[in-house]
Amino acid sequence: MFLKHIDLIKGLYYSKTASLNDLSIYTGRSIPYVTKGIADLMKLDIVKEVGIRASSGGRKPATYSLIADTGFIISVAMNQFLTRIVIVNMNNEFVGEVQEFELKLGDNKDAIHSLIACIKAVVVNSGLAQDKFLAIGITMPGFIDAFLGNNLSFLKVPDETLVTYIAKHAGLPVFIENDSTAIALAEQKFGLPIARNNSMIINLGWGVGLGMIINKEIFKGHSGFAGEFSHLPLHKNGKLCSCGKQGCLETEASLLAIEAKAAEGLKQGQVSSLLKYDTVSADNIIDEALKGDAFAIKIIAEAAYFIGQGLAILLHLMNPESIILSGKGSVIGKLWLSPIQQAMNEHCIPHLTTYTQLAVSNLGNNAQLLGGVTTVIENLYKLNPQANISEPT
Amino acid sequence: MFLKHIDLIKGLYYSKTASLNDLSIYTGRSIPYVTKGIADLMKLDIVKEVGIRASSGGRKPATYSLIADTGFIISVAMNQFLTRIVIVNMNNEFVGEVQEFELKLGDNKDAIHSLIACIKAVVVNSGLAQDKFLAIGITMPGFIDAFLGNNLSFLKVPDETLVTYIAKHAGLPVFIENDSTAIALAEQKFGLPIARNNSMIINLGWGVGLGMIINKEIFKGHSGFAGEFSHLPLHKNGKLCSCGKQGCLETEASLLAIEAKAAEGLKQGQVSSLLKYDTVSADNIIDEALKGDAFAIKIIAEAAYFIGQGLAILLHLMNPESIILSGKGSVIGKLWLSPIQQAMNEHCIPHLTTYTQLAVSNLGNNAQLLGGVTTVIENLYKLNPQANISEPT
DNA sequence: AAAACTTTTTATTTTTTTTAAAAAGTATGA
DNA sequence: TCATACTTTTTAAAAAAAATAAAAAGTTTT
Repeated sequence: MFLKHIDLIKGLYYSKTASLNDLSIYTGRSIPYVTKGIADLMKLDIVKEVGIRASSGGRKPATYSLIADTGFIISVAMNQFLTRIVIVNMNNEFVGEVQEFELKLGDNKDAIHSLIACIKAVVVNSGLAQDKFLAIGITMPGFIDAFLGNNLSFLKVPDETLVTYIAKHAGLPVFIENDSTAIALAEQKFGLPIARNNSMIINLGWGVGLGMIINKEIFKGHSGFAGEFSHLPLHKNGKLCSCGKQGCLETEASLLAIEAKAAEGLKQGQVSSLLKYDTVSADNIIDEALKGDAFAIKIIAEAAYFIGQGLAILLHLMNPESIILSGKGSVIGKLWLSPIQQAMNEHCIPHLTTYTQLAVSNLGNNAQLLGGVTTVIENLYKLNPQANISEPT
Repeated sequence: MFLKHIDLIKGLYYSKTASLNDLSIYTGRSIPYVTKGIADLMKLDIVKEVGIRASSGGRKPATYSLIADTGFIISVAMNQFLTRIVIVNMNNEFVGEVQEFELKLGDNKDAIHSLIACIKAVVVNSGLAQDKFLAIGITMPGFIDAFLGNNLSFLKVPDETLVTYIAKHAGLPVFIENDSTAIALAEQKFGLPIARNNSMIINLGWGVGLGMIINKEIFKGHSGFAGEFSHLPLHKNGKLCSCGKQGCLETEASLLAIEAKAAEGLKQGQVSSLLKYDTVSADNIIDEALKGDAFAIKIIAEAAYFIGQGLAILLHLMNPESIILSGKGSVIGKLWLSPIQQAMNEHCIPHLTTYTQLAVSNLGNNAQLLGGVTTVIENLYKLNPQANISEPT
């Protein structure tokens, strides 16, 4: 019964506050239908009226919101080295601080148990009753089968799916999604308006991920592998990539490639404030670049130029409304922006670039966490089979 | 009233013969709704019952078809040098022969009037009454604004759109579409089943066109320029392309590039049956390659390899169900197939190629003509504003 | 050859949308 | 300033479409 009229709940969640008319447009259903649905949800104390909104002429509409503490979602954003967890309420507000846990994904047999322990700790420390939590949304790198709930690259468990395993131990429903896909979802729902319809979302991180929004929907391809931007065969540098091929974009443009280039440059006697570190990490390079170190800026710009070259190809094929730079690397967005734009201009048919906007995300480092929440919201209809739902087609 | 229940007419047109159940699935509407609609159309003598179909167990369904001579569509397929026109009935059968007219598109002020004269001649020679024709579907190269009905590259007319101009002179409604997009439409509706949902349709011709089918729909991008496969910046050969950039795929892989390479090779003393021609045309090369000439086969294979390299990129990004080789060049499909497959295997992450089928179209040289018909069928709802229609969303 | 199972068609009920009307505002101008 | 014209939102009544149930017409199994 909590899950009656999922589409209305989704609409309210993403817009925070909406009128009956807004919801009718969002859901594509008639005003009377929406009116009845909201009345039901108000009786159930899931939705409340929050006041009257200004109008451009005409009767002022009543507006509605979800009641914040009806339910909570746990979002778990993992990368190769760090796992971040936060609790989010029904108004999409973080409840308490984002908790960070060092957790190595690769080559770590204990990763799955560490992860479960982290989640349990967050639940217990929150002081909230277990039945107040709706579900857990986990976002992480790797080839992910979101439908079955498995990650083909990391956190393998025997005899059952990753999702059922974690759900069993945490006592809550679990949904997983690829990190780049999750970031694209977050950008679509909470990011810039130009990211809503046809947008390419770049996840600048240890690799270069891509999430595609085509005709207002995430596009994953026929078998779920679309958006392999990182492994576009663009270079003839002979460098071996983790995928087994040579010359992938990743070998020149990822944070890993940047680390390698920095080490090489310093060995060859480059003057740089990076010399003060024993071993140079990507975070060091980012820090020093932000402080203005010329060498750090130069190698970041180089990588950005290669990303721009890849984006030129994307532009020719997809003609998107926008390209959004998001993910971990978006914090240095301004450093990437101009070399990327430069490369795009050089390698594109002129009028293509004029129709596509290149922008840095406004979600900062929270995109992946918001993507985990979005993953749960999008799967809400799976939580209660008796719910009054129209499954997505 | 002829145009009542457009969606049912479309379903019958594309499937030729269908049961009520088939149509219910095709239109996404309920059986009672479809039942009533078909009854209406039968009263109007647009649809007839054509018999009972076998069943795998259970009552045998009645099947229905459009009545072939209720209406006719004129399909006009243009390329740079040749215009082909055919009349098609409501059972998607060609009425009479395909008529060919030499008509240069580029640098020809008189092209528009020649085109209108050709269309008029076909109408008159058919002996059919003018009011039996539904519309004209014109497919041609260039940047086409199908919504406004203009071609930004060819056949410009002052003060009005191309579509209204031709419609005025021919006395029939006109719809235009880009040739590669039209071919993609034809492959989706009449081609191999694997081309229906997520497919990349390559138009091998004077350029290398691409039509994308994503989630069962033609995808044209945010401003209609998606699918610029021909101008992917993949080569560092310094060759200037018609688009103004250097190193586009087209400079190595189009029929024009093949012509140039053949001339160059012959000048350098290559032994080949091509030597018997004064000037070597693409058609000559295709002919001799089909007859087994080693040199002709070699330069075609070279171009094919470059196309395969481009397709590898497409595969990484789109992960389609299939790639279909169509258009003029598909008649030598088998010659392209293996070098293209080879290049794809070399440049793709292994498991990507295993999920995508590469195939040659089964529509031969008719794809573009069928695409013109499809363009009309898809725009049928625009013909009669009073019709009982639900416009596509 | 009857029973069990499928698939299609018809009839009935329920749901949802469409249309129309009413309510609640804003802007305008005599 | 206050009636008039115009908007937008909300409520009510009518019409359309879908979902459900039942019947009809077959096929397959035992």
